[in-house]
Amino acid sequence: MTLILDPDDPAGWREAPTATSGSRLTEGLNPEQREAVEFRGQALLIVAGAGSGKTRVLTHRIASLIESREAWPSQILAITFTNKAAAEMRERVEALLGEGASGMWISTFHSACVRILRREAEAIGLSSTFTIYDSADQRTILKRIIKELDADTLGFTPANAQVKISKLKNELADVESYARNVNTNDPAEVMFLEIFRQYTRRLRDASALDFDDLISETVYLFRAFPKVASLYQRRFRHILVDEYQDTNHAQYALIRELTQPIPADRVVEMGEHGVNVRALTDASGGIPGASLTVVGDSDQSIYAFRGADIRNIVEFERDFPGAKVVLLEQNYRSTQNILSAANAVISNNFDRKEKKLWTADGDGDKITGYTGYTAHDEAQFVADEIEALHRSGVAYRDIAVFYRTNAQTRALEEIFVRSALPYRVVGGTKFYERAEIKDAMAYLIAVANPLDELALRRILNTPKRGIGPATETAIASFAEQNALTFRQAMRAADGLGLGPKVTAAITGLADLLDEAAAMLVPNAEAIAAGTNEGAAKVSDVLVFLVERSGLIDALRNSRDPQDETRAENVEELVAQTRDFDRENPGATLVDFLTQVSLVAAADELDDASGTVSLMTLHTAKGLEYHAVFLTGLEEGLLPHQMSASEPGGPAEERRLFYVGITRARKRLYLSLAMSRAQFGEVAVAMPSRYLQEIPEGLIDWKQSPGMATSRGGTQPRALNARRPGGAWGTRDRDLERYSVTKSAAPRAEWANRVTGTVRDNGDLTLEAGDRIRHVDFGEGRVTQVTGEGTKRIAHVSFDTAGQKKLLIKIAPIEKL
DNA sequence: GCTAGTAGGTTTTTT
DNA sequence: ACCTACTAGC
Repeated sequence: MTLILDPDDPAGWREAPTATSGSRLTEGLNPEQREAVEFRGQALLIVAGAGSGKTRVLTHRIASLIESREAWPSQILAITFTNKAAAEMRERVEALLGEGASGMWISTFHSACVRILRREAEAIGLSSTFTIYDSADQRTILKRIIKELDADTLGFTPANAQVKISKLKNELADVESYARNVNTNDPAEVMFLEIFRQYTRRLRDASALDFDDLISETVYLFRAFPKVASLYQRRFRHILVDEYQDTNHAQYALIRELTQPIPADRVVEMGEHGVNVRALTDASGGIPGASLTVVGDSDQSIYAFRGADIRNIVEFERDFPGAKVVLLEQNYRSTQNILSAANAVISNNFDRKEKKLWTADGDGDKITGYTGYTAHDEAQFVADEIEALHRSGVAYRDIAVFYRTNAQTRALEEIFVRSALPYRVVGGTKFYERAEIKDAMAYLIAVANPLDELALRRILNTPKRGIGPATETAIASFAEQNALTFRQAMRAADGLGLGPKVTAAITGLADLLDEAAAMLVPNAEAIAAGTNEGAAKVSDVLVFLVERSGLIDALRNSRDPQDETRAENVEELVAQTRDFDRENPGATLVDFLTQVSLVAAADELDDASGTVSLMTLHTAKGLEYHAVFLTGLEEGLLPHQMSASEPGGPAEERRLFYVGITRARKRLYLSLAMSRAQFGEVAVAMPSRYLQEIPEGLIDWKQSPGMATSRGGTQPRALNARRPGGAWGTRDRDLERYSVTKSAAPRAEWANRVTGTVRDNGDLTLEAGDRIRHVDFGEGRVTQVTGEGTKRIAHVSFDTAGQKKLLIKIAPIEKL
């Protein structure tokens, strides 16, 4: 067990606190913001509407605590949602204080927990070099377990087992507590218990933790070892948590543990062990709990699927008696038109505290709306508008395009490439998910954590060494029979009775890994001093591994043309480790692996890049742009089909829309398509129900849903017209109840009401050879007809407009 | 043990 | 439409 040596212990501070007023730090703040910066007490909840300057408040609050000498930097723990937000917050605090801001912990929940767990690993029987398993790793393991247990017969899949395990861990349930509550008469529950048990055992045997473990194991650590907890309780006197509405139960419990007071008897004991406690004790001799500041907005809670519990913020005042609540409603980001749209949309969620964003900066431009015929048409609109914005002086990096699902990037990317628009997909980065990168990483992991059987099995026959599944199983059972680890069994491959070639391949790999591990040992003085001096750099070890293992040569010499790209990717990974070594002198291999494991999508954002950013609505949280495009605003996409069956689903989808709207500073564009391809099939899409919640006067439709379909069809379908029993013609049984009751009475005075009719060509039949006329594309000849029923598509070669695919049922066409 | 071809599933969001 | 994972044949 390690004691934390705190170089910045306040007891060593001798000068009297200077009475510099905080005026510099509260200057230019509104009264509520100022109150949030200046409040001193155990608990503070800042209810911060979108764009209300909460980061400013948080950074000024931290700076004010430090400047007034109420706290040392090392006594601050600030939790943010992404590493990028953490880096930004650190920068801003440093800008306020100059030097003297170092020693603060500003990080994500996961990074902070890894830091604690690596330090205290021994206490809970874990190697300090434990591996962090991502969801692909989890699935690989669950797949093996389910296969071995034949659990698929009871409906278990790696995916659903993973979701279930994650949910349990977020609720701080472990195998034992689950076992106590299991219904032994239900074979599925009994089977799941076994899956959960084996999964837990395998991770433990490999000295690995999954994402959820990082939080829950830290909580267990603190609960099982109160003395360890007290070290952190003593250290962190001021804890600040951003995006509190998206914390789950485990994260809540972690915060509770960290803010517990330390009883007097333990303080005495800590003092005897050399921990400096004098300056911190209260009248009773104990150390009071740390002060807690949380910032959140329940209207922006969008991570319920990941266990985020909105109650954490709603019930904050109950959980922390005497808590002060500050409400920030003035918005400094967006125009009033954008805010009015956001307010109107979110007010349709019941069961929320009324909150209205406002700005003193004026109405601004209207929101621009557009309805495309297809996703490509929509994408073309986005591309054209971006070009127009760019011509008017808006930089590409100030423009973002949001969507609900990652699959929607395809059409956007195709058009952007064609339009030569510089763009970047944020979070779509599958770099570390590529097989060849995972292979190379597995070599590094196997070196850092020899217990990691998953990594070893991955590289066992990569590149091909003639070690097949049979041999792999032989090594595994040899290990089990002799109580060896997989790695030890590999070293002892001579005793397996395998062929000489295979045996040499196995021991050769084991030797290679041992040699790489030896490169990473620091020199003797460095070990004594706790530094990493003398250890090989990460990039050197990686180069050694990919060259000596033959991985890179196998790719370079392959006949498969794709392997050339794969080799380049591995070289790119090497380049990344070089960057890492340069930027983090003295950092270890484990540091590199941790950093790679914990990158968030938004971390990839490069503010200096001259590109348009494409990302999901989830990734967009916390960001802001001059111009924002919200695309795919269709039923089934937003709200997403899958959300309909979940309680609270449509309300959360509305919050997602709200988050998207409030990212825009000056210009907001809302777009959708009338038809969208899914699984290669084209389907008719309906406008999102949320669109009609925006008041009429706020949107300027360049092409409204009505216009896009009002080309002489026969079936009326105004944007907000109701057909009996169906809102917008969608599955009303899936709608939220209140939404259905609301829509029972059509509101003719409503907004963006667009009179018009849906184009419906009825049972118009076309076949190859037919001549047709299209409203936009003119005359052409049908070359081919594909699809069935309402999804029949005519492939048309137009005389002037070229090749097009048209949905026969709704396309504005007529047969000649 | 390796490779090529096919069948089947897939798209909700992520630390 | 695409990607993965299994199977048949070498």
